[in-house]
This record gives sequence, structure tokens and C-alpha cells, in this order.
Amino acid sequence: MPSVPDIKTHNRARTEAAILAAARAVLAEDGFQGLGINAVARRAGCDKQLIYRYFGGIEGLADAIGQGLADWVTDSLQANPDLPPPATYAELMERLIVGFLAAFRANPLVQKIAAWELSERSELVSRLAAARGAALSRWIIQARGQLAPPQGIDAPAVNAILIAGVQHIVLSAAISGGFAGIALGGEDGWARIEHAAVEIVRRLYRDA
Amino acid sequence: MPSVPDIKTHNRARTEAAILAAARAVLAEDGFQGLGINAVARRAGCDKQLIYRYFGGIEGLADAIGQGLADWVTDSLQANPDLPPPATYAELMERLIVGFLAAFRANPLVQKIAAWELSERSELVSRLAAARGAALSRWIIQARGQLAPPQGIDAPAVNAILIAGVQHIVLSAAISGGFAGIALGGEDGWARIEHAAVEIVRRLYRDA
DNA sequence: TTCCTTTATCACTGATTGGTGACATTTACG
DNA sequence: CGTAAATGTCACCAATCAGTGATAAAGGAA
Repeated sequence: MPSVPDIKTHNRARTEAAILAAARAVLAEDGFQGLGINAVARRAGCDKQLIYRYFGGIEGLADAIGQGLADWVTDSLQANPDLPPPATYAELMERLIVGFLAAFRANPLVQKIAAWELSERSELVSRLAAARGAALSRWIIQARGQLAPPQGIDAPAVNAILIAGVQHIVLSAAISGGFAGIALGGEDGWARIEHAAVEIVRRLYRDA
Repeated sequence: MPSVPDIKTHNRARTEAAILAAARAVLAEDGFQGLGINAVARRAGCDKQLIYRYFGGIEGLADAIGQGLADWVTDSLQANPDLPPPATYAELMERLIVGFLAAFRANPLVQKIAAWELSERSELVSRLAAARGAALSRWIIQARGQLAPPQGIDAPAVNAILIAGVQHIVLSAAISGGFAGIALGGEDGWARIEHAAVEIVRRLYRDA
């Protein structure tokens, strides 16, 4: 009778999926502060006991989220297959930054996890951070191929500042709508940020 | 008889100062997650009722912290009076970035507030963010003087990425000891970051 | 049918939180 | 002195939290 899939149907796979989805939703909407056993159970429409049984508590649940997170980086940063491969290191980094900005901006869940990583020192968060970081650097290495950064420039340090800057601005905008006096409500502000990042890459890597 | 300053000495000024200091300490050590009425009262060694009476609760207490925060920016970023004033915009931004990195890195309290600003949307946090942002931009305008950024470059956007990047890297390092594979435990890693930031400023502003 | 495992719910405990009213103590003023 | 205000302490409330043991319902196998 209920067209809505019945939750208490003695179907473990379905229940696990519902719990996982609820956890992602809570995290994406309320942030890590709201990610508790009770909140997830309420949202999933089941008893919290099942979270302990199937995931081993909030820790295991966060781990499960981290699992699916590794895919995010590779999926969202996948190069456009229609485009020719980047011919220079500058071109590579340009695409990486632009792609990262768009992907990160479009994914509130990953944003909340990134903010979490800056707010709490715990085993749990460390694992999430490690999963995200590993996936990112794995992607970079794979995309880089033979391309080498120009000499005389500490490319990892420069890239760290760029990635960190983009990340920070997105997080700040998501909370307060802007950063350092630049309004990031509409698309204009984001175009300015993207253009500035590209400009930095070009001046550093192309003109070297 | 007690050489230790007695806390229950019916001295409102002293009690207020103790509460404020306790709040700062809790925030700097445990982050905004630990900033609660009970924790502050415990640390201050007084009853929480006094926090309500003298500050109007955690909100007012955070406001009081924000008051002293406005001074931080101006104090810590004050230009070295022995140095000649910057002759070019590149030189100005170079000093600003380097100074900001050092000052921000040395102040865990401000770091925790900055992380707070990325994690929670609330009236309270907004006020703290506004105080910090206003002080920063006020300082920039005052320090800039007549110096104008080179044409053809969106200086505010570039500066936003730089400041945000430095800020983010410091926050990440404070929690997990590094960012994007760059270990930030010793001074070497920080020298790399600083040098990279300076390099970006020079390539963008000096060679324009 | 009967029996057992899996799945799900319920009801509780103990600890902690923010918040408040009642009370005790000290100081200041008349 | 005595009285009132300021200061400080205590005891409680309701709500929430993570975590757990007991129990109920469903499904499969004999």
C-alpha cells in the first residue's frame, strides 16, 4: 500500500542505504556539529540501535561516508575527454584550479567535511582528511603525466596556496556570502576569483 | 592570607577579567565547540550565573572577545617604524602577506575564531567576522596610502586568494600538521610557503 | 506446525548541557 | 549600629546526548 518504500521491512541493505543517505544529508545541511547518532536516526526514520549494529556508531558511519568520498575527487575532476591533453604544465594547473573551484563549489557535503577538518582534531576527521587528500594527489599525479613544472619555482608550495585559497574562499562564501569584501553571491564575483587564479598560474608557470 | 588573588572577593572588575580570560583560553585551546557556559565558568572558577549577570550569557561574552579582537589586527600588523615606507604596491603587498602569515600563525585564538567563521552561520559568528574583517581592511587602506595596484590586474581578487590561501594553510597545519602533502611542522615548510607567496606577489605586481 | 536467526523497536541509564530561582555573604551607605 | 544593594554560591529544572539490555516482529528452515 505505501508507495514510499517501507523502512521497517526487514531489509538490511535498504536500511543501511537509508542510514548512509541520512548521514550525508545531515552533514551537508547542518554541518558536522549536527552529525550525531540521534539526529541521523531521526532523519533515517529508524532506531539508533541499527546504526550501532550496522556501522558501529558514528565513527563507522563517517568512515563509510569517507569511502564514497574518494570517488568524488576522481569523478568531479575528470578531464573532459573531448579536450586535447594539456600541452604545458601551466595549462594543466589552469584546468586543475578551474575544475577544482567548480567541483568544490557544487558539493556542499565535501565543503562541510573540509570545514570539519579545520575545526576538530580527532582520529575520525584525520581519516576523512586523509581519504580526500589521497584521492586528490592521486588524481594530480595521474593527470600530470610527463609534464614537469618550470624550474626555479616551488610548484608544490604555489599550488598549495592556490588550492587552499580557492577552498577557503568557497567555504567563507558558503557561510557568509563573501570573502574579504568581495561579494560572492552572484556569478560575477566567482568569475573574478577564477580569473585571478588563472592569472596567477599563467604568470608563474607560463612566463617562466 | 592567600597570596593567590582570591576570586570570591566581591570584586566585580576582577571577576569580569577572570571570566573573559577563561573564555579566551577555552576558545584558544578547545575551539568554539568547547565554548559553553559551563566550560567557561569551570575554567574561571566562578559560578555561571555571574556570566549571565555580567555579560548576558555566551553571546555577550563572545562580543567582549570580539572587542579586544579589533585591536589584534592593527597591533600585530603594525609596520616596523624603522623600515622606510613601501615604495611600490608590490612591496606593500609583500610585507602585508608576510606580516599576516607570521601574525596569524602566532595567534591560536584568532585561528580558532577564523575556523569558527567557516563552520557556523549565526549572528554571533557574523559579528566576530565583521569585527575582524573591518579591522583588516581598515589597516590595509591606511597602509596603502597613495600606492595604486598595477593596471590590468584584479588586485582585490588576487589578494583575496593569497590571504585566503595563507589563512587556510595555517588553519590546516594547526589541526593536522600540514596541507596538501607539505609538512608544516618545522620552519622549513613555512619558509617555502612564505617564499611562494612572495613570489606570486612579485610576478603579479612587480613585473606588471 | 515449531524453532531459530535476523531485523527493528522500545525503554531505560548516566552524563552533560543551558538556564533560572532561591539563598548566602560581603560591602557600602545612611 | 542597621539596612539595602552588590556580589557570589547552590540546588534544581527540562532537554539532549551517547550508549545498552530487553523485547517484539518478521522470515526462513526443520
